[in-house]
Amino acid sequence: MKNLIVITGPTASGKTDLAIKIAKHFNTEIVSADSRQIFKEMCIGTAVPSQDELNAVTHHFIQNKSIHNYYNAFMYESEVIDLLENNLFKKYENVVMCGGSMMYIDAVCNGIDLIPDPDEEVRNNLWQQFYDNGIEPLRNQLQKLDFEYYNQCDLNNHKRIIKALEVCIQTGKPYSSFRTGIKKKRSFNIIKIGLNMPREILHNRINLRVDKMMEMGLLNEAKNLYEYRNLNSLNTVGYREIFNYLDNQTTLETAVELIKRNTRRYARKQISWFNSDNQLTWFNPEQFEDIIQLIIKK
RNA sequence: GGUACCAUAGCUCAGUCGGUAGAGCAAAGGACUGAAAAUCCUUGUGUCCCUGGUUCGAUUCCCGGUGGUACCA
Repeated sequence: MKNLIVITGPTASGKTDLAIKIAKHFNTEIVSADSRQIFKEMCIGTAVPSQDELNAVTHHFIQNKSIHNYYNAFMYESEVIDLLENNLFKKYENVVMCGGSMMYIDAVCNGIDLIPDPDEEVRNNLWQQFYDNGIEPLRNQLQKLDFEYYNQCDLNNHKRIIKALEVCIQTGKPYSSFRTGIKKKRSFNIIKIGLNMPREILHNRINLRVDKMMEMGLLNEAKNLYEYRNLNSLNTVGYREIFNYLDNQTTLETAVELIKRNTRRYARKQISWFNSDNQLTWFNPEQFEDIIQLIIKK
């Protein structure tokens, strides 16, 4: 049985580095699971691996999509499974997956249900209703169109409500009828490795990395993307704070502080997600040998 | 050295006409099946600077101390 070695953990926990070491050890390739490094227009702010790192091991799904095209976790799942089954696992016993995008990893490990891609007009219409009249009318609509989902979803979360309505309106069927919750069986083993460290150390690493991004020219990168700031892919920590600065809403210094804070919060959210995954084994990034042992034993 | 003001949550501060206290930020915890680095929810016990006094009772009033800030010398 082939192995997919998943290296995950909060941002700035040393995943890139460790994944390369492990991929070299097993003489294999890396599949990135990062919903922002996947975009070719973004680089500094998403902390893509350096050119040296990319040369050291073949990486997939790094900077191979455009921010201008719609992309989601289901599309990622399909493409990754295709790549693994029809290519990488034909060549290698082990393949490394590396990234912190919780839902992307989940999509590959467990699969997600098939529902139609969104219709732009339906989606825009619903968002306009939200901006004009708030969340309450949308809730009421959902209650009528999908009572089951209405009863289980977070009624404060407008994004979830809009998503559900979008599917209901587009397909004429309740959103909940698509949500089977069935976990797909994969043709390979999955070994999940989580990287973490004491919170204070992680925070220091995050703060340092943000400073380094600024030195590398994040401000300029964001300036060049400013005209696309309303795209979802640019609703990203590190960019939106700079956009606020460019809009004269904050000073640059404040923007940098906010990037640090929001990155810390993102890390906390990631940890919270990973904590509920009992297939995951936690390590410190220095425990390379222990990690190799765990992989070999499985 | 003198005078004035300040000392309360990690930070900035509010408040208690004397009955042991609360906002913002930071932080922490959580949810999560298609835009997920998104979106949403929850969480405030802290020697109220220290010693003494008045009082049934002091973080609150008074004396002194310590630290800080400002002004005057």
